[in-house]
Amino acid sequence: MPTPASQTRIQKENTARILEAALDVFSTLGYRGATLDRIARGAGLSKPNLLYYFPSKEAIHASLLAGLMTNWLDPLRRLDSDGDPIDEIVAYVLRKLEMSRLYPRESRLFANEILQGAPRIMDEIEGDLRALVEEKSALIAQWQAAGRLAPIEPRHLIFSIWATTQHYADFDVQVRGILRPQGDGHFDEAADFLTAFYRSALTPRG
Amino acid sequence: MPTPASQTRIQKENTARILEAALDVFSTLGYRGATLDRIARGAGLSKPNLLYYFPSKEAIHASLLAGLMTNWLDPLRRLDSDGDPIDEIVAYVLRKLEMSRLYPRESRLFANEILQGAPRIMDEIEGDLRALVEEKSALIAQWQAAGRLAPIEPRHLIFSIWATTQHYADFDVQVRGILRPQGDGHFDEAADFLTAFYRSALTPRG
DNA sequence: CGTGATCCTGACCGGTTGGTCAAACTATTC
DNA sequence: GAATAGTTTGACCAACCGGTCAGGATCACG
Repeated sequence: MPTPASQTRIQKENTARILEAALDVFSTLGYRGATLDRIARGAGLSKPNLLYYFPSKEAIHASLLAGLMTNWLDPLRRLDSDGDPIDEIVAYVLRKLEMSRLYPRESRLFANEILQGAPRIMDEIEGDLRALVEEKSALIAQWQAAGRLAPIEPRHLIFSIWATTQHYADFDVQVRGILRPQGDGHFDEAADFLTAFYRSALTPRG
Repeated sequence: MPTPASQTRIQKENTARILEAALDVFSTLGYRGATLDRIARGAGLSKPNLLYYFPSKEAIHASLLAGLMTNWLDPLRRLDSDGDPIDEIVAYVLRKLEMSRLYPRESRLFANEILQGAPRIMDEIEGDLRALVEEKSALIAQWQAAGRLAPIEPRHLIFSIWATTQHYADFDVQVRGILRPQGDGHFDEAADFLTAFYRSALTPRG
């Protein structure tokens, strides 16, 4: 892969199509379940042609994960110390839920990776992610010390937000199977539920 | 596989060792990532010998999933209409968390299966599981109608309980990576957090 | 002890997988 | 319209996969 600056038109098109197809395949079959043939077919290319743009299966996977981490942390990064604590956290929850609705494949790719021990992203988890969680946990603790938020362990609160929102992407099949015969309306339901739920849990008691 | 009654000593030992090793491998590598060689090595058997006890890879996997579903639903099944609503739900949360602590591999096996579209357990999901959720949701709605529980969509409440508790098994690596350098103490922390969290969210406001 | 049932193994097989390569084809540039 | 750089392909390969099989080792029991 040449540097972005020197990419030709065809290179831009084809790498994009490959990554798109690879996201489909990796997110539903997992790393080992995915095959180059399937990705190539999905991208409308031959297998050798695919390997002209990426040196290996591993490289495609790594490229997807690298592009993922930045966007994934963004909703938490936007938690604003100047806003109302409960509104801020509820807004964060809804941003995260929206990510599950719009980018379920990315969520599943991430889940697959963590499930298998996060061999390829452990560094990011123990680096950027950990630092961001530490920073925002301190902010939440600050809000709690001021009595503006129920005193609940901040890091586990963040875990619960990840869990509840990503659940609608990662366990989509199960959710649909149980909520059947509804359509996609369950994301709106989930938004209402999570708003009420977190608002109720976080509001301090007199 | 003979029926349990006619199983010899060696059959009992070896099928148990195979299922134990298979659980390890399937839960961390997924169905396609798992290989018979790895399972056989983990069980201390040769590959042909493994296939003497199970007719195929598929059969081992199916056997694991079949044994799983029964236990998996048990904590919810024990939700008691006679108890105090909030105590009952919190107790359910803690039972589920305990499952994540004691049986993380089973949780990951299940998660892997759902992530990949639940091709082999869709029937159970749309059958037993769906029926049980429907039954318990009705109970929760009843409690809410009596004003003993905050009015929060029951089925999504159940989803949130699954999500938050299973998170500590399925995303264990991530949780540890962020909470480092703690040991296993995070399960006790999680129990405290979830108790306070659900108690706060579910208690009706005056 | 013997004998039949159970258990185990090395060698093997067809299919699939990630990846290579030389050669042919196409786009861009002067 | 060459010459060059960039793109695509069919044929191929070694490694690995799930699974088979004939025969040998071991066990349980009369």
